[in-house]
This record gives sequence, C-alpha cells and structure tokens, in this order.
Amino acid sequence: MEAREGGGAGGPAGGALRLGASSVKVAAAVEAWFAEAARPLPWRTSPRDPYLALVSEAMLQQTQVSRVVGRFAEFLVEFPTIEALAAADESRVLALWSGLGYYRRARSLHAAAKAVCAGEMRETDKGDTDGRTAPAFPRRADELGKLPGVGPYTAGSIASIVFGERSPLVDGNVARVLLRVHGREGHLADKATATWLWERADELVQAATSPALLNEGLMELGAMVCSPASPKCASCPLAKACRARAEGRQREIPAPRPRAKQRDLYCGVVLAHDPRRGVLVEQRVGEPGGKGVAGRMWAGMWQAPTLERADRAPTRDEVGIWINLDIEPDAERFEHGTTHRRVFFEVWRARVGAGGIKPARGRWMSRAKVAELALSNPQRRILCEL
DNA sequence: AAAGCGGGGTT
DNA sequence: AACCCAGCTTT
Repeated sequence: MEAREGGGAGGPAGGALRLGASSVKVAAAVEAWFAEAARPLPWRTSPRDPYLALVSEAMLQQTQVSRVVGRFAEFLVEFPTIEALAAADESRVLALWSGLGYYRRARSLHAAAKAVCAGEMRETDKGDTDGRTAPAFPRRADELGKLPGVGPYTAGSIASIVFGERSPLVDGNVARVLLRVHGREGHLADKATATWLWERADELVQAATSPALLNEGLMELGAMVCSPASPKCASCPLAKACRARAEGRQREIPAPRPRAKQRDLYCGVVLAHDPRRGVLVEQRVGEPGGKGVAGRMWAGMWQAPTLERADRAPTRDEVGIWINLDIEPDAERFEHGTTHRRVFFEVWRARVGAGGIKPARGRWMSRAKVAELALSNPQRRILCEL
C-alpha cells in the first residue's frame, strides 16, 4: 500500500507536521500504540470471528463497552453461532436484550443473522471461507451495509477489523480524535463535518499497514486516551501531531452538542398479583404500529398494564376504571430518564380477590416467566422488584 | 435534514 | 446535571 499524498515533496514549506502529508506516520503511530494498549475484550478473538463482531457491534451502538461485556457473554451462551441466532424466536432475542435499550438493534441483529444464513449474501462469497462461519457472511463494507442494522460505521468496522478490507470507519471516538488532531470545529452530526471526517478516516486507512489495527486503534484511542472531558495528552501517541493540543483547545473540541429536548410522559401502572395466576402483563405494540403518546418507545416489550398520558399522570380513578380492578389507595412513584423523555411512573397495586372480576386487559403469567420476558428497565423494576 | 430511539458511565 | 457512548432507521 502507499500513502496517497505521495511523498516526494519533502515537507510542506510551512514546516509544520501536516496531517495530509504525514498520514503514514499518524497511521503507524496509532497502529503501534494499539498493538500494545489494546484491552482484552471478549470479541477480540484471534482470528476475529465475524459473528462475534456482528453481535458486539450491534450491542455497542451508542452503548459503552463496560455496559456490553457482560451482556455479550450471556447472549453468546444462548446463541453461540449465527445459525443458532437465526433459528431463534425473536422473543428470546429481545429478552436477551432486556435493559440494553435501543431494542430495534435486537430485531435488526436477528434479521441480519437470518439474512446471512438464508444465503442472501451468497453473491459475495467467493469461496474463500474458513469453514468456521456461515459461508455467506459478507466481507465487504458495501455488502455488509445491506444487512439490517448495519450502517456505514458498522460495515466499515466489520469489513476492516474482521476481514482486513481497507475501508474507513468513523464513530464518536474517531470523530473526536480526528477533530482534535486537525483542530477542527464541528460535530459528526453535521453533514459537512461528517463528510470531512470520513475523508480523513479514509486517508488514514489507505496509509495504514493494517486497516484493522488502525481503525480499532483510533477507536481505542478515543475511548481510553482522547476522552471527551479530560484527554490524557501526556500519554497520547498523536500528541506531537495534534493541533488542538498545540493550541491548548483539547477541551473545546469538539464543542458540546445541542441538548436533545426531553418530553414528559406519565405512566399509570397496574401491578396485579394473584398467588395462583401470577402477575398481569401485556405486550406493547410491535415495530410498525407504534402509535400513542409514547411513540415507538419500548415497541414489542412486555409490561404491567400501563396507561400513558403526555400532559399529566392518570388519576387513581382513571387507572382503576381503565383496568377494571379494585386498586389500592396509594401508588409507588419513581422517575425514569432516557435521552428524549422524562417518564414518571405511578404504580398502583390491584386487589385481586376472590371476586372473579376480569381485568380489562392483560394476561396472567407466573413471576418466573415474567422475569424471562423482554422488559424495559423500569418495567423490570416494577414487575420483579416492587 | 431532523427526529426518534434506552439506559447508564463519567466528570 | 451535563455530556457522551464502537449509530441506525424513519420521517
């Protein structure tokens, strides 16, 4: 491989260490650093396994490594191979995703496993498979990007890190590293900035000795050294090349993103427990349907019957009439925050006596089975801890 | 282009 | 309490 800036020109007249002219050096520094500093993570097997990469990348979207490690292991116990995942019921896949959030990722991952195992990617299989993995597993970023839930970042990641393709990758970590090194303002969320970032990432991966080491090294550098609030420039392999560092602007680049506006949601929950029949649960509407004040949040997840309002909490009377059960006078309250919502829960216990009154909705299920369902964290708290 | 989607780690 | 996280899909 060769650096695209083609070197003959010596240094630029300015004499400064310009990244465009030194992509080879920057890439080499990142690769050398990562070869020494890489954390041992469960998906960093040697050789890399495309299925493990697919699962880990899905879990890692907008989710920190420390949150993923344990869940990754549990997931693989139940779905050790892509064939096992493809053959699974979606309800089990979602259940294994419980608490991780962004539940569409679980559906997409499941669909991607099915697509690979169904041979839909067969045209990319040029025979050179190792027999360990599904023969149809796509190897190029452009083919990987056709899988559900696999966007530009994930496609570039699997293609380069697992299969060694010279394809770039930009995630939040890489964006921060590149913006700082170049001393450039902007966010990955800006179109123009994103285009610029992907171009810089491409320059580096073209200049790298190992696309895998470079790309994973850039991410690791962003996570471990070039961190958002307190970058550890003293131990950074790119410190000498970093423009933000030279200008003392590490803390200001990138500028904070505009805050997402939070909307309020009020949930009146009925917790009905009958020693003989178990607890009353219902399933939220699934992926396409998603109407109502909560949009598509927690689509398809299970819950104790929950009455939602956008403006105020449902009253005890409203909840009682809605569920058609006799409920206790007082509720237990807690708040649950997400990026876009503040959700206020009021949990009303129902008196499920011998009256034979039939609740207006939901079905009875044993507590043991409920614990195995796909539950959001607040609903797990209600159903399993209250 | 912007909104929507979970939940928690870090500072 | 901000700000962010190995982003993607839908509107």
